[in-house]
Amino acid sequence: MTEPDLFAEEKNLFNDYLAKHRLKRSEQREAILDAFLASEDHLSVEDLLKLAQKRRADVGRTTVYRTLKLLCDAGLASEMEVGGETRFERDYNREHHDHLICEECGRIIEFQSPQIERLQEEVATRLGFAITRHRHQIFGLCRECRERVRP
Amino acid sequence: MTEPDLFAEEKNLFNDYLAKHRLKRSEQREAILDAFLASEDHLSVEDLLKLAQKRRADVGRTTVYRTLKLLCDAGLASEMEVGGETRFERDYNREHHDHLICEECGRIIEFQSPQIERLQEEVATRLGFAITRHRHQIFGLCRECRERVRP
DNA sequence: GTTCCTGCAAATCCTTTGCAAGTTC
DNA sequence: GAACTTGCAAAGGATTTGCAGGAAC
Repeated sequence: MTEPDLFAEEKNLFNDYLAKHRLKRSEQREAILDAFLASEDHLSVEDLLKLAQKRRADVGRTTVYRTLKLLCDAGLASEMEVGGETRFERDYNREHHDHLICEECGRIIEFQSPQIERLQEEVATRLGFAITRHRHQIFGLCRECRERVRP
Repeated sequence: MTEPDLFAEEKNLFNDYLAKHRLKRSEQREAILDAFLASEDHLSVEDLLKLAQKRRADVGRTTVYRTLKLLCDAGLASEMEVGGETRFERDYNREHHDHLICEECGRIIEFQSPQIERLQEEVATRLGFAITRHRHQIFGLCRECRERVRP
């Protein structure tokens, strides 16, 4: 279950973060980070809890919540909210993107559109608004679900 | 506190909705609808509860929740989620729009951009995705807050 | 009179916090 | 050994649900 150090960079970043804030390393934090990095998904706390527990059975939900907060702070994770619950995705060395969300299967597809980003800026400027972040989610049916429903 | 029938159309629509679903009219529902229609804001349940109670002191929170569900269903209201709580705005005879949200004062500004809408469609089409709805929220500082912070 | 509404209190869901025991440095 | 972590259980906020009494049709 231990990855060859594909994620050495991220792990170092986290250790640096801990050191800088006089926080301590722990087996639980390591298990959670490993599980998080190994997944390509947009994970809920519950998802990540289960994944981390495969690595170390005694990881608790509270620690997952707390560790995710650290990961976000350290720039390794970012959170998004979908259907009333928070999900987390990797955010280190990743470009900004937004999401298409399938209402049938729950799949989350990422997209990028520099043009939309630019138009957003224009809208904001016109209204005297200074953007700090945004959230753009498109809901609907993904290709697979469309074909399944109406083949 | 009773409006001249500025909102006769909406009220009729709601009464028709109730009739069609064999539901009953009530003073509470009327007070909630009146309060809702008279406001131009993006109201939280708590906001609307207070406004409705000015019209009829015995309106309860539960009834506000339940009535808002009916209003959404009837096409009179639409909901949006901001900072973990749901807010409601009027949705009858209103054009689609998205929101700029000031992180300083909480103000919500509406915007429309047919160009962004079109680009969204293009993105979705390219990925085989059929859009049913979307949510586009831009966070930052509104003009007033910018000037106040750094005049 | 039947069916629907109402408010309350209890329950639910996701998340945070207090705390005593265990770890890390 | 001082400072930080942990998991549990309790608390928190927003929303929903069960229910007995009250209103509408």
